[in-house]
Amino acid sequence: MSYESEKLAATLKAARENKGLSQRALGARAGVPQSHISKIESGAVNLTISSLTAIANALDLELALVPHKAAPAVRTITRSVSDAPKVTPEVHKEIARLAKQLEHIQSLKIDSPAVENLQRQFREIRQFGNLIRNTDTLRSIHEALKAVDGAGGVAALQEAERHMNSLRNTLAQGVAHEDRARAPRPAYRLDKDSDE
Amino acid sequence: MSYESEKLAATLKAARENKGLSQRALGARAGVPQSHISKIESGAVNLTISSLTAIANALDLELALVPHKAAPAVRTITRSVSDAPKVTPEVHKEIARLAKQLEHIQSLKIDSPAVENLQRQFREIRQFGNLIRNTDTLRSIHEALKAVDGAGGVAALQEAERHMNSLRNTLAQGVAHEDRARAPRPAYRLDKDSDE
DNA sequence: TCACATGATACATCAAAGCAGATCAACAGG
DNA sequence: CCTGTTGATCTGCTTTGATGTATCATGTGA
Repeated sequence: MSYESEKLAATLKAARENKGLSQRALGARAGVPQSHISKIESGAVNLTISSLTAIANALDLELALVPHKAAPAVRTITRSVSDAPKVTPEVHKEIARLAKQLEHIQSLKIDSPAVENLQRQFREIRQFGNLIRNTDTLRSIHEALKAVDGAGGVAALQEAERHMNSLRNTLAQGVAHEDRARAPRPAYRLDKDSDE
Repeated sequence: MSYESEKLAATLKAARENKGLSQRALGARAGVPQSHISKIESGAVNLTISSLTAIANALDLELALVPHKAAPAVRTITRSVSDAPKVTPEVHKEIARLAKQLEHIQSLKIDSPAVENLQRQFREIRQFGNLIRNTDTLRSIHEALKAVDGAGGVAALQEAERHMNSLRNTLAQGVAHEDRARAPRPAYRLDKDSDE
């Protein structure tokens, strides 16, 4: 509707896609029907803050009221945090395949903590999926997961876990690198005319 | 209702009182009935974004969705901007008297640009009312305004304007001082563990 | 004492948000 | 070709936000 809420809708949609979540997945997390999320993202509704915070939280976002004077600085910070390169379509596709495979594995009701671990690591990998450059590692993980389904059993499960863990660590290291490269070079000033 | 919205209500109320606005005054600015603002501040409703942005704008606040990761830094900035000393009750009272007197003068329909100027300057003074330490200057302005009502006429109007302008400049200088004292000494970092 | 502004509340009305469930076309994969 | 997932859209229904108006107790100033 208004300019503000259009920007809000765009922000939410971007954040969702950035996390590789479908509207249904987000809806499940936030406790909101998919149809509603669709309407929200198309700017067809004025949400209530309860809806907004629910969805925002599911997207690792936080609602804030910032003084007009501080708004530029806040924008700068937010941008610098979220200005990561986008997930490439290829990577996105591979991750989707992994998700499906994982879902399948979970449906097997294998009684092993490894299954949970896989899920958790997968979520973390997804978080930083934008750091992944080529899909080889993802493919090898996929192979490992398929082995679980076949003759592998629990042993293959742990093998897959190792693959996952390796990738996760690599990514985490990448993030740490980024932080080190960015943090010490300052900084954000309060001057009213620093931005916009 | 929820914790989040309670904090929101508190924020809005604090911001309003900080600006020395009554619920009715704020309502007029934001185009929202006083009764509704009361309900909002007591946390009895789940506002919609449109209401929230309307009120927030009237309070010089801006709605922002910040990544969880950046939230601490944002909080720090917001705090440092709005952590001005509170308006003392005495000053608040004097400002209220001035507001009333000004309203009265405006009702006289005197055809002079000085009236508008007074209004504008008064708004500015109110903005930085928290910088005012004693009420003497305010009282003298009040005297000048009463003179307008009495035998003074337009001449007294300009006299009042001079008083206003003087105070306004003093306050502006104070703000400039604050800026100079605060800005060059940096700064806000992005480290995740900088705060909270 | 009287007048006035404050914030809280009550009430009726209207519009719209929210939920639930279903359907649909488009697209990708097996 | 069949299947599953995606996002958009529709329907029905309930809840509730928002407005308008009015009242009330309280505190404060004239």
